Amino acid sequence: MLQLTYLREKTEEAIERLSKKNIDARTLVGQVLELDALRKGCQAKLDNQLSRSNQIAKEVGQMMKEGYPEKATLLKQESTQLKEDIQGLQKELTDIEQKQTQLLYQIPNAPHASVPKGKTPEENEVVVQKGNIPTFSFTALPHWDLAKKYDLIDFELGVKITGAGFPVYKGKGARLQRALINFFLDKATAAGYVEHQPPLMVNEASGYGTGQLPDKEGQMYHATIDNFYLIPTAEVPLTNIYRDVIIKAEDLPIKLCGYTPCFRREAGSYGKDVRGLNRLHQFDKVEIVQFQHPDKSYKTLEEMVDHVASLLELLELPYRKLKLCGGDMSFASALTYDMEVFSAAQQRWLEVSSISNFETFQANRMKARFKEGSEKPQLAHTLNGSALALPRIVAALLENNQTENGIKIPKALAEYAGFDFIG
RNA sequence: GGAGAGAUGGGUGAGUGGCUUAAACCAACAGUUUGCUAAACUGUCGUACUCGAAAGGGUACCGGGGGUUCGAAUCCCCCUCUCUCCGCCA
Repeated sequence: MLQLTYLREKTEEAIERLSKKNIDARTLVGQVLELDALRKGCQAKLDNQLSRSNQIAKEVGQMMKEGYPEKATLLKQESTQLKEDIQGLQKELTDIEQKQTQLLYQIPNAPHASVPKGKTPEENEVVVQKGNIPTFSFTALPHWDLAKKYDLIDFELGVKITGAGFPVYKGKGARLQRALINFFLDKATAAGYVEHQPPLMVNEASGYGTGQLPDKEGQMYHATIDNFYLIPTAEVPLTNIYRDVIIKAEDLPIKLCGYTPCFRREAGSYGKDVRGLNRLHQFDKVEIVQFQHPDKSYKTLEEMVDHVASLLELLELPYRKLKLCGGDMSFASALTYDMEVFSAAQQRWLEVSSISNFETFQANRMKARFKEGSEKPQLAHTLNGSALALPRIVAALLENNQTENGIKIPKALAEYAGFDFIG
């Protein structure tokens, strides 16, 4: 959530920035600030009463010791009276705070100044496009046909065991998955990200920390008996490592990476986009996460994007880099780049990575802070990105590199896979 | 799953109703001393909200929530988590 001090001190700027997400935040922000004024007044009153109450308690102790029990009785009466006021004020205060938090939860992150205006994905800005889009002298097959033809992925078997969206990878298909995971992790590690294997289930507090809860509860699988959620991305457990932590400024940036399966219910998204590997309930992903000083976070975002681009180039996939417009950005993001690869048989661009700077939006919920020397702790900026999500990469690799009698594996990946051709 | 013990500041750990403004030690930071290092000594050493130009105040926080009391780290209730032993098990 946005910082209260920011809304208080730069109200107009905040409203202006939020307008890029096509929302009129004026009323909401106004209500928050109104409640803030109420809160202050209420707290001041309460603090005074508590102060008096503490004072009485001390005096009573003094009198008992010195042997004036009848004076003490008078004070006790005053204190008992005070207590009623205090309880009332306390209730009032928590009410105000709850209302305020509820409102703050409804306000999305304010887009960065460079975010293009727009409402639909069509209005995203194509920053660069690289690589050659392959053409074929034969009829190119979509990846689900290729997967079947070369016995790499069995979608129907997944349906039998679990349900739609849970494919079974077999033989060279499974090996390819393992190769990609190792390839991505090695590259991330070489770029300075420390590899982690986090839990695949998280508790409620972690869900709130990165913002999946309360809004996107329906998107996560929920193990109700223990109240754990299956992670929709490694971002959740990795970022929450620094929940309630004050980082030493000299330790910034903190760079983390991790491979995990990701679980998404994808409730309500059915249609032609979901064919094959395009949209799954379980998929593999390597995620990169950084905690950075606010002054450096946008430079860091570019570095992360460049890292992802370098992976796509090594995989020899045609890709483009998009800067998302305000309307297509996620609730929590201040600036997002999407990376898309072209899948030659489907003739579509597929999103394989989303890299975002959340500024202090997540850090504020999580209380992820850093401290320089003896200065006051301040909220860190958090960033994360996929580097990369596997299924659509596999789809593009299969489709783009197909020949009439097999699939070529790019050199960088062949080293990991142990084969350079699937026939 | 059964039985028991616990949860205190960055760490160890004292504290069974008011001398607690949470001791002491360690770590960290600054300084003194020193040819340098070490040691010693002195000082600083939590977070949030709030009042104040500042100096400096006020309030809350001892796992979380509730209760008893004029007053709770301390007593009572509930919850969560951790540890030990037993059982089960990859």
